[in-house]
Amino acid sequence: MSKYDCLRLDHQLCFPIYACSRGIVKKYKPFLDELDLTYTQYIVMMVLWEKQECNVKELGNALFLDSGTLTPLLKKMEAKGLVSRTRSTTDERNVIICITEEGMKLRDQAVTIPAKMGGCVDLSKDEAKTLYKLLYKVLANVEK
Amino acid sequence: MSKYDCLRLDHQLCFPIYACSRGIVKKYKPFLDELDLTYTQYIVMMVLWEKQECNVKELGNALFLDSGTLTPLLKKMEAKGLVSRTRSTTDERNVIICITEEGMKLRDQAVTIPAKMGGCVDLSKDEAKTLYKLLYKVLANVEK
DNA sequence: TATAATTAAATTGTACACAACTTAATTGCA
DNA sequence: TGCAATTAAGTTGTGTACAATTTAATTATA
Repeated sequence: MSKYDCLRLDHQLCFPIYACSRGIVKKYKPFLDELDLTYTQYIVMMVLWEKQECNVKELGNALFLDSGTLTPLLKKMEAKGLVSRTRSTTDERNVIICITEEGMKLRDQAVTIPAKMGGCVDLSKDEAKTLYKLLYKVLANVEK
Repeated sequence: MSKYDCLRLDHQLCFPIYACSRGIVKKYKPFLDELDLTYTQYIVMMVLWEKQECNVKELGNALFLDSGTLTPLLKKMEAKGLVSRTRSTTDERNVIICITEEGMKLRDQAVTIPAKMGGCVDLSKDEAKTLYKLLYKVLANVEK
């Protein structure tokens, strides 16, 4: 029992979150490689598969990412033919990201990924639900 | 209810882990800025405050990081006077990272950080313990 | 005991993240 | 209405991450 115990790695909550995050993203890699997507590109696609279009700001709000990350990412995705980027005519500050047909097609390939990943993470339904709730609680506290 | 529901962002476990990780690291920033440490440098220091010295491989095992990340990081920390880097004489493949007196001194400043961060994350003792256990369970599954 | 296999770091190249700043468009208010 | 404040993207610079490869040292074995 030392006054430095609070600085032990195994007394942190942040460290396993950080390590899990990287570990899980690494597990996604082989599955996402088949779609030629990175993890960040994949979560952008998730938003667009649902909404078909939204501006950079909305995308950033959904993913907790800013334009410094999204702008270069979206340019790459545009180059790959997954999305289009168009200035809004009603408010020229906004850039509207629109999923292409090509991008929409990827959805059918992606649909098998969550089950494969579920196998990697390997928690019971109850454990997954508990973890989910706690993470969103932390996220709410941290993002406010 | 669509067959694409599994691709919704709010049906993922990975996304809140990823978002939490980035959100928490961002919360650390003002505290770590006072010590002139990044988050990754901070967790390296955590290992060294405990062990005083270890090689790059051991550090990587503890933090789930490889030499591609650690080598440049450790060179920066050496330049700041926090650690020394020495080839082992018994096995010249190993580089031994040793915390300096300067680095050891930082521990007294760092000791207040965990409590401050606890306030940000703001979970009950039970919630924190549950979250901790589930994260290490996921981590074990993901890293094997 | 030479050499093949393994191991530990380092290097190279790519892809985020994000702070801080810039630019251009829109809003709000004196 | 005109200008200050705000807002949305984009840009710049720094710092991780990590895959893939290279280099050098050690170990194992034919």
